[in-house]
Amino acid sequence: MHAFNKYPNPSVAIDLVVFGYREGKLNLLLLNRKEAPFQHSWTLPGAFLQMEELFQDTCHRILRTKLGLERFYLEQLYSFDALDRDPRGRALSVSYYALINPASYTTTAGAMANDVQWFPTEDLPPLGFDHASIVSVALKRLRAKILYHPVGFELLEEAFTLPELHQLYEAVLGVSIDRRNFRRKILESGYIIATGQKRTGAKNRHPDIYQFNKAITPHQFHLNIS
Amino acid sequence: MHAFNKYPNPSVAIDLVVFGYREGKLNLLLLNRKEAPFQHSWTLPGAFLQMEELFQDTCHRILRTKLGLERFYLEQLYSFDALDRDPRGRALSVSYYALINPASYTTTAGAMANDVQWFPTEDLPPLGFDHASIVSVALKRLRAKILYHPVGFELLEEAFTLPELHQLYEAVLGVSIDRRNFRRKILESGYIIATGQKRTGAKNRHPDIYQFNKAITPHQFHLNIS
DNA sequence: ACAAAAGTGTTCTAACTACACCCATGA
DNA sequence: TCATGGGTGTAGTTAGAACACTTTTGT
Repeated sequence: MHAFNKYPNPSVAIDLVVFGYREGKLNLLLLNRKEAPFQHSWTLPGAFLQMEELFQDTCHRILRTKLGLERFYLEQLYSFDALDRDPRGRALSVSYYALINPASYTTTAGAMANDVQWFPTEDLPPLGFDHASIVSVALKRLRAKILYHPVGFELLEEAFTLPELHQLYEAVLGVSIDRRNFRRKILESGYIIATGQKRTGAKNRHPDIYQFNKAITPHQFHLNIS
Repeated sequence: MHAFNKYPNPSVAIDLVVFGYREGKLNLLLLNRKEAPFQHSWTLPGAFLQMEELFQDTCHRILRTKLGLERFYLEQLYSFDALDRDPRGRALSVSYYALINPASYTTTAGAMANDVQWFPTEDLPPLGFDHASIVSVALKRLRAKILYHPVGFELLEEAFTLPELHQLYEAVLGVSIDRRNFRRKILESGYIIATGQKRTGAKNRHPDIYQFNKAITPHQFHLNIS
């Protein structure tokens, strides 16, 4: 038995589709590349997998460097293998997607580097590499996932109102959802609990504030969209 | 811009979870290793990704070599990255799962090599590497997938009866499903069409023979299991 | 005629859909 | 008091769950 790493192997990039919810829209975090290839183009933040690094370690390294972010929802998306996806040579991409709340870090230390920027998903610039297709897979996955698993909360602050969650779902799915049916469905799932407080400040009725119910045993719920 | 493949990179294995339906049970194709590591242990069939090879090419290479199989349903499963998953050194695994009909090839040329064997999924031997966890992910994926997409047909012959399909679903999902509701649901989906012929030979009523409806536009159907 | 498995229909129940009014707040 | 958006309930419809008898075939 001998080590086999002397044989040439493809490089392995980890690329991150970072979703954030801002101003009522689903946004994507993009990086403006300083070096070739695709210099001055927008791309997904990414890095090469180091020899003794786990995928998730690389993800954390990327987001810590670019955003000072330590905690976020992270899930493996897909692995891409086109031969020409990187002009420098054969490079696979193991892509992940992350859900973060932009508001929770912009004020903290290690804030966003000036080469990264949020873009609404419906108005993205041309992307370098094969990143447009990675984004396309990620959007499809997120839209499928949010119907069955409580991931929407990851995009909001810890305390949120039902109208906020409702608007988030409409923005992510790109459809309108009946307020009353949405409310009933979400509340019946047990995934959120009322805090008894209300969000004040608006000049109209103050909505109730809810929190994600961390104590709940994971289960699927069905949010059927007609 | 320069090639970066001079830096050391992890090896990339492609591992295949090959499902086949035999004797009323969901089976898995396993390979008995001739060399270390895990000599004489059962493992998933796999190979190292070559420098200019697509994932799917590697999958086809593996199944052509081991089974003489050319056509099969194939879908990427997940990528595994544990540092110690291969004792020879850092090796990622990009795993795929395949659905095949065992009956369609055993009689053909290039038949099954003598180091591969079918095992019922509920009675698997200990597996080398981290392959037990790959299998676990694959089973979960198949069970989720079969409820919404017409992949069950990939495991059967081109012509099949509804009782056969019914039994397949019960075997894959490990639950019993009401015959009448199952039949109605499948027929309403439009995914199968009656050929007008009947499967003869049994000493009881001869069931109708159906085929997968290739002309149908892809859509999801819901097979709800209580 | 009998045993064995295939084919078929209906009732009950639960879930989803559609929809309109009242309430709280700040200006 | 008015404008704005938040909170609530119900009737109608659809889909799923549960369930039993008749039909075909070979022996």
